[in-house]
Amino acid sequence: MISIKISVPEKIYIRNPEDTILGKNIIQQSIILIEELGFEAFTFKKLAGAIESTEASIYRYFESKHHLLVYLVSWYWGWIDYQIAYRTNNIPDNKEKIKIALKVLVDMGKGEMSVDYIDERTLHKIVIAESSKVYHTKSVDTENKDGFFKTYKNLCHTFSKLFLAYKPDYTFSHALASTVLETSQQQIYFSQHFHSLTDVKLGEKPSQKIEDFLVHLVFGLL
Amino acid sequence: MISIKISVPEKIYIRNPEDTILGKNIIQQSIILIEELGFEAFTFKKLAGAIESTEASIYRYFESKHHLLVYLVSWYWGWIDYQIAYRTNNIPDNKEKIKIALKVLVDMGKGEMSVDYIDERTLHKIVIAESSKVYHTKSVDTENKDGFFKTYKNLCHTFSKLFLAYKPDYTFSHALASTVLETSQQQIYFSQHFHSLTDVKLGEKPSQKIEDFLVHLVFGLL
DNA sequence: TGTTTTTAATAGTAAAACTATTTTTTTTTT
DNA sequence: AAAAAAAAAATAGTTTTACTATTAAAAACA
Repeated sequence: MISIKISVPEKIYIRNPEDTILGKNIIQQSIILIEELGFEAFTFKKLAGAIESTEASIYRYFESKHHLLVYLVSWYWGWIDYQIAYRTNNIPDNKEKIKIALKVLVDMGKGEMSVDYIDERTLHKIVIAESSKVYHTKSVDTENKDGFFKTYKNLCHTFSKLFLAYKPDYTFSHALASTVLETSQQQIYFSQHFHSLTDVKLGEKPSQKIEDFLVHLVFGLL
Repeated sequence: MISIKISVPEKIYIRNPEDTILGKNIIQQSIILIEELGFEAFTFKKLAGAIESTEASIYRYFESKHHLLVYLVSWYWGWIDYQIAYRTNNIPDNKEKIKIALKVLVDMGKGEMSVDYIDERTLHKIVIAESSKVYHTKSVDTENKDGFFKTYKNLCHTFSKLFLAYKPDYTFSHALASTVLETSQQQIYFSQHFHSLTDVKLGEKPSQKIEDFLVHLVFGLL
């Protein structure tokens, strides 16, 4: 059995949750609870109740629930980046590589689970619904300096490189990469809540339509 | 002197802040305070202090600070929609119309103020930094039914129509419209906080580069 | 002018966010 | 294996935020 370890920037946590059973419980249950309650209604007290521990114990791992969310989302982007590297490996065609990468973004909600105590499907839902809160704070710049958004920026760089490999002289590779990342989440969210803001027709499979739009977006511009 | 009134969906507020001096004070000062403190640190208590009133009085206008943010952002989208209608009026060329609309999105942070008690420039900053929080909640669907996001959806529809006027058989007009709206905000935010996620070079004017990217995005796809 | 209605302030409560301190458990040393 | 040291987790708080029931003041109306 192989065990994949996604590394998350150190300053995000006080104590690495991967190192202890309690830590892993915190991660596992927080994913379930945040998805269930939404980030605003989620509290360390409720989480403590769910894992039969205490609020104060959770605070020894994460400074605040915001830091915990940053951890989860960072882990997710690291995971996506790894998935793209894995699935595009040995594919010679650059266009095909990009298509695979886009598919990973949209389809993560369906994949089989791979890391024992992390439910990637539920985590995907959290990312769709809550991830923008990770960097929309007054402390962005400090947190950015501390490397809080490193895995997201890495993933953006991965896309940027894929675009440049396909079309070396493209001038907007970074802007397109970040746009693709954000648009993929956003269109999934919109298809679930604001039907009129997407072009997913009744009866159509949203994920397929969104993938089509992303392909159209990327290859229409490159 | 002309007075423009942007109408905001009724269910957002308990009492229309436009109707009283206290209400207008709430709006005016909340814009300043939210921009200054960020939405998380902003409280009705602090706002009450700033306008020399009380928390309870503010609660007679808005059910929660979330509702107040929804009000501000809704007003902003209504205002942008009006600005686009105004500035594209009598322009015969459809391509030119779209370009004007995109310019409005990016340049709102610079315009002169027009509504006495609302500072549009500061409000623009709030929209860039906080607007995604408006619909990323567990209550999206209920609030959507109550019309909370009407002005945003209207604006999206405005763009969609502009795209279809330019290219009647385009299949992704709604998805492109929502993508353009979100991307414009997102790229402004990224240019301010995550330089590496955009292609704004050192010394370049961010707003011009972002406008260029949006034009490239729209006309590369249409 | 007196009555009704609206508006705002007082004075709270409940829950969330966070922390100092103690207790328990684990690890290390002898 | 027992004692000492270190680390982890629980107890029991405090402070702040979000929100509300009730009262007082002001405005509108008959």
